[in-house]
Amino acid sequence: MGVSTATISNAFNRPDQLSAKLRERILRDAAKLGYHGPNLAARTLRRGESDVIGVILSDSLTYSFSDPVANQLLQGVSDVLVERNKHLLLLSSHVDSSEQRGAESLPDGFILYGTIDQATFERVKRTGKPMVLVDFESDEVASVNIDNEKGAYKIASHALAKGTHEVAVLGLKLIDFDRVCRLTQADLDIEYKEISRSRLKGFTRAAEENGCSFKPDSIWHIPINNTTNAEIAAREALTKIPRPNVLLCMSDVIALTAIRVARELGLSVPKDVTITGFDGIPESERSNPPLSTVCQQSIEKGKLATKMLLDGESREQVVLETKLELRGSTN
Amino acid sequence: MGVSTATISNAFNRPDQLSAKLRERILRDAAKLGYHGPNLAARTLRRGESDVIGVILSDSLTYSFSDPVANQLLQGVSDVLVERNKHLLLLSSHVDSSEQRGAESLPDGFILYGTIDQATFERVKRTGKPMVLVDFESDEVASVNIDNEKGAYKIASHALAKGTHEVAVLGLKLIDFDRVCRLTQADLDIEYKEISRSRLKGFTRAAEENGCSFKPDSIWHIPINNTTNAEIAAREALTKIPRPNVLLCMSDVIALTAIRVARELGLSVPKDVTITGFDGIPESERSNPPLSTVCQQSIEKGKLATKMLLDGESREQVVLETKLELRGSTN
DNA sequence: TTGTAAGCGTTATCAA
DNA sequence: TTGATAACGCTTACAA
Repeated sequence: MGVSTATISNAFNRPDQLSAKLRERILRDAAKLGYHGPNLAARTLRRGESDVIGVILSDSLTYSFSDPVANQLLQGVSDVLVERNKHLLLLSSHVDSSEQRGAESLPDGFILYGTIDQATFERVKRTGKPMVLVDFESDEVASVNIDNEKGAYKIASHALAKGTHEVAVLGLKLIDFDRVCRLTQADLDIEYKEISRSRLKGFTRAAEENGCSFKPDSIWHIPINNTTNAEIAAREALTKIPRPNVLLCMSDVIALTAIRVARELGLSVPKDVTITGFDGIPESERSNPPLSTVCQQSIEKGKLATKMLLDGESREQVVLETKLELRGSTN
Repeated sequence: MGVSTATISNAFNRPDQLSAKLRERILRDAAKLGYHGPNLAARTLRRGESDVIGVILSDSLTYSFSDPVANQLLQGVSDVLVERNKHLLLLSSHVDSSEQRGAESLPDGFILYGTIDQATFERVKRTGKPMVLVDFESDEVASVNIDNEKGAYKIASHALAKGTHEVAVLGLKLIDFDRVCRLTQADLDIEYKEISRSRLKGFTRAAEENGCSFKPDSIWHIPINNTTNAEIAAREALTKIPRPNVLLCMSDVIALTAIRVARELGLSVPKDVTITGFDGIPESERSNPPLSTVCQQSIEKGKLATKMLLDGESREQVVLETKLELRGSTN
């Protein structure tokens, strides 16, 4: 009552600009009037800063919430955001772009996770706001990645170290097709920009070095990283003749499903078939037998990407080390 | 070029207000100029509507992303939001309230999930915006809940149906204490407003009806629904003398951990010990043995709450049916 | 069919 | 230490 809007603004944002007594009175009166402090929309409009960070997921939101790897990333992201008093707006590149545009104007910066389609990527880039890519790369844009080829090579080398092997690969997003299927040589000749292709390279190199290379028809394409799809592929692979005794999987979800299917088929892991994963999700430690896998520290990835974004290191391209976690599903 | 701001606004929002030709020209020129469509902050300020829905989680964001039940709820929520072209702002009631205030001014409505602290609840209520509670109730506010007492009663009745039993309960958030511990009678005399108390009532009633009631020192309190805490409690319970042959768990995460601990201790499930869960998370189907549990359809809960919010049914208090899923961990 | 102008709630600047 | 004022970018009556 009887103070200007400017003074009220100062009461909320710059305590040093007015007497403690007046500030207190204003805050008390505001509470009484049911005023909840500055309106974010107006404040953003005026300041050009919203304190909101947008995370753009390459998959649909609904799917992402069901994916343990995405969840770990988001854990890391939100950890840092909360610490820095920023808010989290979740977006998906799957959404109709005209609707998305509006939402993309709000955040102060973006984290883009996964293989983002060109249109979305360009659109976000044109906002001119800082951004950090995760599991995705582009010149001149900051990013956090792992060395997928190397990680895949390491675990495959371990699995194929001794003896002769019949190898099958349960691959994730290897081609642009929405059903589970095996590959052909033609599929592999088409370039496809997914990290899974790097993982395949690592598997292939390890196999060649160990004298047990595999043909395209021993490689399964799984379009979505969920149990349903993994189960179809695992069942096909494990009933194939000759039956593979090494199953190289491109995700832990796939590998855990494969372990279960193997048990259902009466196969012993790792005696009859060795199974490897990729990701290092929490569940991989707890399966029976526990899963040998490549840990990619998704939580750390989320934290690091968020820190890079907030600290304005918008040029660095970080490649994180993976860690081999050898457990009961191999050997 | 040579058109007014109003016409541009119409080009984006009301195609029928101008000629198709002009509209097209405007859109094309806008793209060329790097204009990305209406700014959300400004639009919100003017329209009083942001198309953003806030989900306020009772636990920290970081924890919520690791919790399968919360993830299922968020799946349901985002499913409907995407369908209706709304955006998702994730908030936590754990955050410093002065920071939260600003963010809470943006959304058009709220979904509050879990046992929200009084201060946050009152603050959100005072915004006057529509809200729907999930797993939480309050007079005059729309909510979606399940009948926890009944669900717990049903599964406990099944587990305790035949024979005599030594029962232990692995409970979730039964008292206000941040470590795993057993309860005392005094603990139970203090009122505590968590849904877990209803589940305990259901367990107790079923036990009494089957002549195998249990004492407070057979009830474990687990403060956070994660594997680490569950493992501590499960180990204590399964090594207690006399050893329980029925373990009633208040979440699937706890029960799945208990199954694993039982195996590590050389106990056979369900022969040596019967174990029941609560929630119906996807993993419960895939454990070995599969878990008998109470399905609460979290995805549906999320969908329903979101629809109620968006359709303005801000009065209804819905109680959803739970479904008993009897699998290999009992009988 | 198109343009003009007011106002949404803030905050930064400047003057009192 | 406080107050007046303009501007942030948009939408919507209303006027042309």
